[in-house]
Amino acid sequence: MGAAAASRGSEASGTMSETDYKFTEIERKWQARWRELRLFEADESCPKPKWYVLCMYPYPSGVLHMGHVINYTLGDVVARYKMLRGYNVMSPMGWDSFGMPAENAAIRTGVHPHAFTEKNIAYMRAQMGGAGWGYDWRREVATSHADYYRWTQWFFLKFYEKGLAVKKTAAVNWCESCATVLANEQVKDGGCERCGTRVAQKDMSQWFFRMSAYAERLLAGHEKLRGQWPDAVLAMQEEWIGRSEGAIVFFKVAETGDPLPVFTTRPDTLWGVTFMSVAPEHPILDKLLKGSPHEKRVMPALRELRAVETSERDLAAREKAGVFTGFHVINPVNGESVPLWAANFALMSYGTGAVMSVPAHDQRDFEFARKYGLPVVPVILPPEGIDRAAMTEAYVDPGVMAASGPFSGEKNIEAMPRIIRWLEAEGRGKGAVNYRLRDWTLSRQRYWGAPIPIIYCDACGMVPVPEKDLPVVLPEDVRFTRGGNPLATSESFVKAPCPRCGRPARRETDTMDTFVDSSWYFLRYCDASNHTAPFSPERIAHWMPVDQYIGGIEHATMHLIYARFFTMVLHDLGLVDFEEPFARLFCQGMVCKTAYYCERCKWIPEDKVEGGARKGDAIEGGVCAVCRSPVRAEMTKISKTKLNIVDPDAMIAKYGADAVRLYMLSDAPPDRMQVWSEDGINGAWRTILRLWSLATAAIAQMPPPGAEIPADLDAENRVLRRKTHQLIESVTGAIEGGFHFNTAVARCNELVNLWRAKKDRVHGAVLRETLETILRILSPIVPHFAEEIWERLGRKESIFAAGWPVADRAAAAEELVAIPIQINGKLRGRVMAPPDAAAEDLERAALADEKVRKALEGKTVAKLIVVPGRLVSIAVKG
RNA sequence: GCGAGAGUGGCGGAAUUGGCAUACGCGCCAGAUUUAGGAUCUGGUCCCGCAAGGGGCGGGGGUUCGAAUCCCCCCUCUCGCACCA
Repeated sequence: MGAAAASRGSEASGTMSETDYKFTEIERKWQARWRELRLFEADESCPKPKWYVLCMYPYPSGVLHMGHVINYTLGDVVARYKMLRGYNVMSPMGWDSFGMPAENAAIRTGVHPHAFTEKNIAYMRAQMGGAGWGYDWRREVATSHADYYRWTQWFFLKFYEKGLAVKKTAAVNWCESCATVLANEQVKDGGCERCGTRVAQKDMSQWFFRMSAYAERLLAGHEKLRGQWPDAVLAMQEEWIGRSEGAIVFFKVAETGDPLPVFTTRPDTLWGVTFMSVAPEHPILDKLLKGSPHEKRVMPALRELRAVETSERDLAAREKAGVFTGFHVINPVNGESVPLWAANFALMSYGTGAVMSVPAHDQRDFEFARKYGLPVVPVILPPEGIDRAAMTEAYVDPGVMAASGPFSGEKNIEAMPRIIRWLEAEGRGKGAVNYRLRDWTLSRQRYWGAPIPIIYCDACGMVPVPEKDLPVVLPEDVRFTRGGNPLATSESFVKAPCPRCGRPARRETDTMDTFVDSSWYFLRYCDASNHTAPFSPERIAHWMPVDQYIGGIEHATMHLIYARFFTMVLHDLGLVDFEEPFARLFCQGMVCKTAYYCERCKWIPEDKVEGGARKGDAIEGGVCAVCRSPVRAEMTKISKTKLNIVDPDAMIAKYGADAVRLYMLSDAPPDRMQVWSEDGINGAWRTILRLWSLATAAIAQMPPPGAEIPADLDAENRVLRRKTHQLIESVTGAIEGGFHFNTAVARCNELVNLWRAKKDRVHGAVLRETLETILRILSPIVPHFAEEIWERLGRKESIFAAGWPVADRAAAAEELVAIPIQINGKLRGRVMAPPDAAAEDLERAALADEKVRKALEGKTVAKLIVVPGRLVSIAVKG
């Protein structure tokens, strides 16, 4: 906890009266105690089954935000819950400490990224302790430390040896503001994932990991993950991988004979091809046009098409545009010659960069054909046929093939596989599977990342740095200025002897994408201080895979795909014996809060809203304090730009870590959006206070720990016991089935309410059992609070050594249940009966009920259903 | 456009998976207590109605003795992908 926060905390508790719960003191006490007890230090020697709980590690930005709070609170609660369930829990924490903010700060302030990062790490580590999150800090990693990135570089060399790290020239995404290239996965809505700057396409020579080679396996791995990962994440990855089946068909340029293969998912429409479209960047265009009579006419139009970046193409409402090249292609299925166009809707990055255009059966092609007056030839016909002149859109449904050579008259869907076999037999094409997934661009033109361990020698070419020379350490003699990679300014770094011939050579100055660092950090945690290898196989075998991974869904197609790919490669390298690193994944919801939008001043903080009426947690109909314009309230994700941030330290100082934790988990299931409200956290705080005074007042009337519960309890005490044991049953299910801690808290509240209503008449031993059960169930959520009362109850060991309560089935069994009686679906009465009462007895009792008799007067019973132990349902007529 | 998820009081949300709709909490109302506070305690709080009673889970239809839950159609919101050949 920060110094400022701590002082505010003691101030807050200082205002409470003597009997009040002094959370600052108590929370510090238990945080220190857990350290002494080494509660979170997990060792391989422990005989209990292992449970690896992992939260996505943070970038050390300098201060925790509410996104971290929900993520790490959930992780800590799960870790403590599993501990109570008897597992040897490993819950590590570390730092994704390479990356641009540190470098940008260096450019701005002159502070070296290393110093900046270390300071942030120290501060955030302390904040985490103050929040009550327990980690095995012996396993801490920071990806910017040479003893970590040394192995990141080592893995790069392994990938390089296997031909999976390659340097190639390709059109890559360039972010001007970040002055670096970005991977496909890091482009969102045509902009940079980090800063939002519009991304440009640039041809550059870059390092890639050949992730596309793993497309099929990444997809196949989903079978193992189904049910264990959120469906939404698997769906997003499936879309991202974008598998499609079809064929490659061997078209040729009519005039020159140049091959121009196309990928299509609709080989059944080959006979309807009326033109071909290629991407404006397609290399064949320059080859064909150079020196041709069409060059003068086509090149300017082509330049115009190329000038529009892919991203803008996406956004520009997609007006189809293109230019006829003057050339033609031969359709191999029927030898027809059709015109070759360059079109803006054809993407160089997908398939072969060429599209066979079938306007009758593809909406895009249809629009393009209509715009440029190209012919439309239907070859797949519905039963009623197609009136070519009346067509207003492409016909994309199944039908019967027409004018399609040997396949005329056949149903297109059924014919598809035979068409592909025919293409192969005739040498006119072949079956093919195409993926949208591209190779992972991992070069970054920035300083603060792991240097790519490659040296360029004029004599020997590209030479990998030998393993014994790792790590390639980031130099200190760099100038942090805008424009250009600071790493290139370091002479001591760039100049290096060629490892092969010893002559002067140049080092690669690109560093690796930070997603490379995060693709194996979960492995390093298993053996964090290993100096001779990234990890030992024994440690990995002990801890991996991660049993429960917890993080934000925004990484569905970034970190979570990269880490899976990376692990598969390590598997193929023989370094690990599993392919999927994360057995279970849970994605917590975003933390949202009301934000205010002024038409003139844009987003404004709540204290700049004047007038209006408080409606729940929002101010409706207020005006802006600055410009008097009306202000709109909106529930939205907590962010700096929307000025609705909440400072976790301030909340911990004001209400205590336990209240923050309780609030985060008691309001909604954790995978849903979490609404932050000051009233809500205050409610959580009061819940703690209420239980505190109830519990501390009751301690005096309790027998010592382990006291026997008398056999001859009266009805009231039996009820309290019954509810206690029913609580255990229902809560365990709610947690196991999706971390529904909110219902666990609700059930505990119910029991507390029941206890309070009976408190003067409850036997001391029953009271102890009830309170200890509640404490053990709540202890993962409010650990400091639970420990403190547990201790005051005379318990010597930590509550986390006490184990999860076990329900006593006999005590939980109901003696009498209220059986509802429905008449035509409406509740008409109840009868009390033992839970195992026979159907006939229930029927008799129901019909004898006075309200039921009244409702049945003058009517005929058509049907009578008795579900023993549940209800009686009567259908009547008349 | 495609894909995924969601829609229940003033609000966050429960509902043993087809069986008493609105648990628990917030807020609100009334009262108690109190050298006044974001404290505590008691009671009330889905809607209409004085009542008996009736109506209610985004809308409409269906299956069923019985539907928030299953099926069909529609509407709204959120997220992801988006000219993918």
